[in-house]
Amino acid sequence: MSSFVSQESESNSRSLYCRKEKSLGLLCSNFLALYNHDSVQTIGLDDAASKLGVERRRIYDVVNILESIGVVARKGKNQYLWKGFGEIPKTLGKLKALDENESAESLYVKNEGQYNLSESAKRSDSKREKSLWLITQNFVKLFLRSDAELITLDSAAFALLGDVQNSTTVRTKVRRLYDIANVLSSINLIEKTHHPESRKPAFRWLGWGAKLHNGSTTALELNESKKRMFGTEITNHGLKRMKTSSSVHQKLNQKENMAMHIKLDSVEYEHKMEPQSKPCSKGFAFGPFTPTAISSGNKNERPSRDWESLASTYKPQYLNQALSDLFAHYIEAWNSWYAEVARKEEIH
DNA sequence: GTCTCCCGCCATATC
DNA sequence: GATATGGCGGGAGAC
Repeated sequence: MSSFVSQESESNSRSLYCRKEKSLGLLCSNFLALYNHDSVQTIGLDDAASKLGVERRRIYDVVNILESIGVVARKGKNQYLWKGFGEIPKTLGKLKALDENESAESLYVKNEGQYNLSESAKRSDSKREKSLWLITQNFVKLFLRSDAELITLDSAAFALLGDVQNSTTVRTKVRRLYDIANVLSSINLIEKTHHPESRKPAFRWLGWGAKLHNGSTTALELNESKKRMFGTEITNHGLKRMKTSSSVHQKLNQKENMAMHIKLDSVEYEHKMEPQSKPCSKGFAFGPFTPTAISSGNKNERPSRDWESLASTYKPQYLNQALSDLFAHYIEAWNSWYAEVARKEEIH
């Protein structure tokens, strides 16, 4: 015990904080890996926070965004219902229908401008207008309504803000859009790319059930199958940005990185198995946090079987029981999926 | 430099 | 009054 503490403090002064390990998109992936099961009905926020090793505040961000597309629904204090990915097409359909039937940008804008609401109602209304939930829905509506293939976050911010456009407000809105885009990217509803002319970062709508540009599928298929189960890294709890991480933490990340590579490799494998509907996109990234080692095409192909042996010989020894359980789950899912692929290979 | 977006403060809502 | 929720923007890592 004492050696662990000293090891940690010693390492704290050596290793570096890694921002990517704490991203909202990654947290979302882990959240989904944890709860995307038939057996899951309710989600406790405290449970999620402790199992994923993050603060409650971050869980609110993820859950609010997922709620806006129907994946979860608020049940009560601290409790959410798991609705599943099957809800996404329904929600998108509703959003589209709402859009077609009501040209208004948002009911809330209409309320503020035209109706005499109580001050309290106005405050509540204004707050809701700025909520991640509504911003996400409006962001999605931009894609559903627009013919534009690519949307930059700047343009989205301007579109969502309407007349109110001072630099601070735009900056704040863009910050929120980054958060939302990362979560939506992590479930492959959109993908990050660059505008061909301006080279500015932009997002492309992938939709639900569509093929990705690298030939793999969107999260619908990935999540409905066990392939999706391979989680990525667990974000760190209570680790200040300026603080360095512990050696234990470093080791943990190495191990979790492996799990992430297994997951990504499984996507790549699927890519080989299926005929491509579209040519590979050079700029494709598997979510916003693709490791550079992951190829966008067929280069650097790693035999998937290597991962099997790695996974089977690998003995994660997390100090955190929840992480240990989560990793064990990944391994189990991997084995199950690999057996499935092996069967397919035999048939061929 | 600029872009990206984590982090946690603190206002507000709810219990 | 306590606790839950989540908007917000500072500021630091990534590029």
